This record gives sequence, C-alpha cells and structure tokens, in this order.
Amino acid sequence: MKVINDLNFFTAPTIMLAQNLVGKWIETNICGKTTRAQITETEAYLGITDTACHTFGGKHTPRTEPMWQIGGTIYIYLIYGMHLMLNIVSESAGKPEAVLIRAVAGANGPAKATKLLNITKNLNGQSIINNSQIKILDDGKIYHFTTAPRVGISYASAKDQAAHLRFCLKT
DNA sequence: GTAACGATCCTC
DNA sequence: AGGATCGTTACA
Repeated sequence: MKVINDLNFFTAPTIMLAQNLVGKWIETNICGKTTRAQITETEAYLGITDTACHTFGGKHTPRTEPMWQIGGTIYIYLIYGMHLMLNIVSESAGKPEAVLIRAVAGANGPAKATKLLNITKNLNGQSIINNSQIKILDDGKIYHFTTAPRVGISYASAKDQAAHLRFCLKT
C-alpha cells in the first residue's frame, strides 16, 4: 500500500482520474481518528460544457473556487443543507473539472462516505498531495470497473444525463 | 434583504 | 413516496 503523491496522477484528464480512483483507498486522519476505506464508485464532472457540473458555463463563485485550482485540490461542499460531498479536482488550474467520490466500501452514498471518513469542510480548498489529514493509497492491484449514467442530476441536459460518467468497482 | 432550490438519506 | 434542513445563489 503506497501513498499517491504524484501530481501527474491528479492533473490527468477527468475521466481518466475518475477511472484510476476506482479501487484506490482513501485514508483520513481527523481529530486523532484514522479511517481507511476503498473507493468503489466515482463520477466525472466535466467543467464548463457539462450541464451537470457546478461550473457549467464558466460559473465561478466562492463555493466553486476550489474547482478552478490545479488537479489534486479538494472540493467539499454542502448539499441539501445537510450532506457533505467530497470531490477531487482534476486537470490544470483554470479548468474547473472534478471527480466526485460517490461511494466507498461500507458506505453506499456520497454523504455516507464523507460521514464515515469524518470529512469536514476544513479540507475544502486544500491539496490532497502531502496532506496529513487525507490521502489516496494504491494497493498495487489492477481493478476493473463498470460504467453507468450519473445520479441526481435531473436538471442537466438529456445528453449529459445519459453520458456514462459514473464508474463502479467491478466485484 | 429575501426566497428558492439542491450531485441525499432515512423513515414511513 | 415524502420530509428533513440550511448554505449558496440569484434577484430585487
């Protein structure tokens, strides 16, 4: 098991990063508690041309600011007033694309995953590289995945809703 | 200032 | 199938 601190891993094209993250492990160290879980599901959000993405049309607000940063930046936000979502920004700075961690082993929803990992908004905007509180680990194994449409984006265009941008660990 | 809504989850 | 519950956003 080795920590991924390679910037190139995170600045890769969004879809590639989303696929590469499936089967990787995520470990948090928050308030003295260490939690480790395997990533089982991710979704790619493809920036200004993706109607499902927060930065569609080039939207740049205080909330979406981390998405405009360089790959490896952590983007956390609150949805429905009660659920935290964990995203990892991809690509280069100025290209607002990100990968949503949709599920980890032992948690079948994005909000459950952040709860399991004790994620808080403190991490928002930080880099995941050389971060003492959160890291991605590689167990060296090859994992396969299946693709599916994304969830919970009924406001997006039909084309974007149908796109297979969700990647699930094949068991 | 104010109102509407949302990348969800849990309990009927 | 519906309610919880509040930060972010857009608009006045």
